[in-house]
Amino acid sequence: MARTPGRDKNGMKKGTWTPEEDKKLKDYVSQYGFWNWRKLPKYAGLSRCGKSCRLRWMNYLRPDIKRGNYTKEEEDTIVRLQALLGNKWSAIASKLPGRTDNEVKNHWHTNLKKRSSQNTSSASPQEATINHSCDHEVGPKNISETTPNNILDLPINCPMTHQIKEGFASLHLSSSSSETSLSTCTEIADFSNTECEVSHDTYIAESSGRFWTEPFITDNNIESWLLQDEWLFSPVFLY
DNA sequence: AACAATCGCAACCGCAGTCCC
DNA sequence: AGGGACTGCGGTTGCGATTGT
Repeated sequence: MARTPGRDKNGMKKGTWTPEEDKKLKDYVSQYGFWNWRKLPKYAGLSRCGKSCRLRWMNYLRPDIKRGNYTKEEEDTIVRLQALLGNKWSAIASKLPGRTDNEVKNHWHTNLKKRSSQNTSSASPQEATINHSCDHEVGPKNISETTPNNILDLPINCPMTHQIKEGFASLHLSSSSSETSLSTCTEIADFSNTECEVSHDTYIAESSGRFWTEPFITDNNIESWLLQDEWLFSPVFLY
């Protein structure tokens, strides 16, 4: 389970954290917050690198971490989002309050991956297509090649259509920082004909990398809808 | 009971993105 | 503009615990 303690080339301690170290880190962060992970260990009296401190805090010491068994709902959410997003563990974890990306990733590899692959093998051709497309690519490189055409054909007057399109555009943008991709994406996700009016600036802002790290979409109804089976297996995904 | 194989998960590593000077 | 510092992410590893033989 744990790693044997050791020292790296800078003399920083490695391996399993002791209860004393945990207490030091927890006490320090509780009192001062994490203003600079690199400098924090020095002030907290820890002989650890900042990266190790950050990881320990994020994955273990944070007060809002939920530990213990996963519920059926949580597991279903992971499976669905993994099929939808690929191995974007932090994005998936952000949809599971109290769960960390590391924990989600571990749970996937140890439990859900097998289940998912079994489902894939017994799934309908359409479902298999979805899983297959996600197994081999973390994120599409070119939206024009991989964006499901049908998603752009969502009903214009659907209140969610615009934000769903934005979500897709953002997803693709976040996997590429080139201006070419931005222009391509903006071009494809052209909402000028929609009834849901939004300024270009708003669109650009929403298209930043924040999409997957901040609450999915501000409207909770949309988020819950996206997490429903109907969304994953609706016609817009069956391409 | 003893050993081997497998599992579960904390922690590490390297890379990419962002920020700041 | 570009280069260094810092942060965050995803893949991988190491090792104790558990299960099987």
